[in-house]
Amino acid sequence: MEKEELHEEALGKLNIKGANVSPAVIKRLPRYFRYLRELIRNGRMRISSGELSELMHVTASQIRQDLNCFGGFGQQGYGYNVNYLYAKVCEILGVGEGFSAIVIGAGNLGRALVRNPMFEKRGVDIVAMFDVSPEVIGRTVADIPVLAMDQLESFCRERKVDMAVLTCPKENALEAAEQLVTLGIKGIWNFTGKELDHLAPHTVVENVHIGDSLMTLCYEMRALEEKDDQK
Amino acid sequence: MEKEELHEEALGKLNIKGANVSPAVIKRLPRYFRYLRELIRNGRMRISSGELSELMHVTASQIRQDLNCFGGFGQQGYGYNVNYLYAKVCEILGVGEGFSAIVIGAGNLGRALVRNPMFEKRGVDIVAMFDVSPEVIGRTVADIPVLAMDQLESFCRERKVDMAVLTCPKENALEAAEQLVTLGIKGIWNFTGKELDHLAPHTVVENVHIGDSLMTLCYEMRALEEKDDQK
DNA sequence: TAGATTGTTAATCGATTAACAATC
DNA sequence: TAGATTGTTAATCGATTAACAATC
Repeated sequence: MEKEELHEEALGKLNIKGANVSPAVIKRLPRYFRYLRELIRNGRMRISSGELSELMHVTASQIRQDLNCFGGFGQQGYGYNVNYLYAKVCEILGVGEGFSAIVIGAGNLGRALVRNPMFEKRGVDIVAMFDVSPEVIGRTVADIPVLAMDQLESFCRERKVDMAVLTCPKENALEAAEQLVTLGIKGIWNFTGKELDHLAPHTVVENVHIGDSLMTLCYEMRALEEKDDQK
Repeated sequence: MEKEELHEEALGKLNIKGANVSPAVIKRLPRYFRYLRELIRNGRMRISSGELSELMHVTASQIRQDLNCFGGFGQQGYGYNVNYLYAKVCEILGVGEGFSAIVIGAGNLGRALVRNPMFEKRGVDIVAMFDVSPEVIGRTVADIPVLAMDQLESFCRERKVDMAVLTCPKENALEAAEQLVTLGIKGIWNFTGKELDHLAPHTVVENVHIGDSLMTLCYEMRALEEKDDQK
């Protein structure tokens, strides 16, 4: 089939290697992932940048520009094949790379994260949790065993662990992170608030400051109030 | 004191009203809040934009530019008074406005959020949780009572509730949000993944897609891998 | 006063949008 | 073929950085 050929060809184009993709584009990719997943769930087979732009409230130009950073996934006069585009976006984002993860800290946040379907949906496999508290060590959370921090080293040496989700107290974050880097972990999802960037050249750190989002909301609420008061 | 006078004067300048503050600046404000809080904890009294820029890994120019959106909080030749600047940033961000909040959904996420010191630190007071499950209704989480969704309306009519934290299943998000808007809630912190923006002109929505951050990390991990493989 | 550092304007850089030729 | 829609270049817009005069 003609279509298949086009897709076969485009497959080679996937251009992340030297890719000079701007941070702004990268930040938008997960959003494409979500919308495309939804379109598939609704049985949608094809979509144009114009239609998708209405759905996502962005310009069609931006969508075409963004996707073209990674290769020509569409077809003139036709638009985009939803399944194919979704597959491509998954590929770009590393869904299905089979990343494995451990969670450091089995407190409220750690336990809530482990129970969240988010990891499964994105192909990240949580294999263990670690904590120092005897109260939780030996228990399981959503079928994930909670091990002692002492066991971290031997565990990581025996199994391939790609990622660590850091939810321990801020005070212990640096020590834990340094150990993780030594053990060859490639990515740290950092919820501790401790600055860990530039820790090591071969470890990526993604910081989550959930409170920042709460503050942005408070700011907007204030701004709205003030706007309303004025009138 | 001379210093006090300056500050008194500057107080009037706080310029959020008509303020045309760009989204980029607003997104950075919580970060200033965090660093200033830390500086105060360390007993720091004054700081220059140059020093702060080293600490935060941004340019001094950006710091001065950002802060000047809201007024002149510094002093030539001296820098910024840490306590005063912190107070100003708090004021801008609505910390200490005394916002009250309810949490819709007492699942894993809702319970983890309620137990997080984040709300207290930012002056947001959680007054109740709501759920439909008889298993949790009547219980308390971190001293916050879990009420039935049936009670939402009467509760909001009796008490001032400014904000709702939406952690219920995606399917119930729209209905809940519409009810909240009707009850006069001014801000929705939306964890459901359901699009709720443009719901109402007098309600602000802040969306949290925690999974997007996970995907960004996966992307960066892949990108790093590929870079390393190349060499 | 001299030195330091802000507030602010101007220059640069990057990201978004518009436009259109290429092509399915 | 004609219509539709992409890929891509050029124009616009916004955000960041540099520079410096104002001033503490």
